[in-house]
Amino acid sequence: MSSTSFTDLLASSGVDPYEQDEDFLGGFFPETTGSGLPKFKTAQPSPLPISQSSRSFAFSELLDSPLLLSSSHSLISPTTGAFPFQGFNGSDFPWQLPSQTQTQTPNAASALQEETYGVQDLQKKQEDPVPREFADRQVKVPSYMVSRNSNDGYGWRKYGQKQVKKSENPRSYFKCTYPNCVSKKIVETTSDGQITEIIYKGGHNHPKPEFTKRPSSSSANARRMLNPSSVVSEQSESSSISFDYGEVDEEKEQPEIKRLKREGG
DNA sequence: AAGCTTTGACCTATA
DNA sequence: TTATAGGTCAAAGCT
Repeated sequence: MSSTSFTDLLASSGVDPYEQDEDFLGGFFPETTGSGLPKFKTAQPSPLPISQSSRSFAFSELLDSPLLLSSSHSLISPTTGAFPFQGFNGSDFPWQLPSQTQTQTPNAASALQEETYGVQDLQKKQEDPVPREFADRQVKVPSYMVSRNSNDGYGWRKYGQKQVKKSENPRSYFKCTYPNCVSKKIVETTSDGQITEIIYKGGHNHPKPEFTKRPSSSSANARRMLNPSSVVSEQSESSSISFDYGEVDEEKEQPEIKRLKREGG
């Protein structure tokens, strides 16, 4: 997407962001490798000329889109020339940097560690003397993209909620309901239900369920899906969803990134 | 009855 | 070593 905005891509692709929410931005994580564990460590979204809101977003969501995948080749840092996104299996992504070594993770916990995505609020970026290399990781998205994340196609079970000091908004903690899947996500919402941040941790070790359109078995969740307003109302502002860059150069890391890395391992 | 959310308590890492 | 913050657990209740 070197010359086309994300919204343009959406429009040109015929993708209706509201009707294809499960398919377009779906908490994407790589297919499993031979060991059953995906290889997906870092990601560096390129800046999207979309929103002026100081938010970021989950690159994983973009990756779930074939549209974005096809255009992700341009997601190389204009400053470093590097694309810190490692292929799932060291080969799935042709743009993988050869210098980035892959290590097969023997267990799900390790997978979680290696696949910790994180969130950086762009406001922090603006407050801190963040080098461009890191600022490049901020991607702004329209509000509808964020809305989609409440329904990313995977089954999530909420296992906790916490009011954290760093944010005035509560965080909700979700686990993937798929057996043996270690994927988690943390959703930060405003008091009126607007998602302001989504953090994905760990990758799904399974394909996206086909029944996720309307999982009747999970009544509560299904109701939320059917009534998105209960989770995410029409948002006048973009919200942030972004990554935890598991392997960002130390000198470029911000405290939050470090914290998330610690969480990952 | 199964699976979900809620929510206070508990655990752990960090300063 | 201790206080604090963030993340997770698990019982209870709901759909």
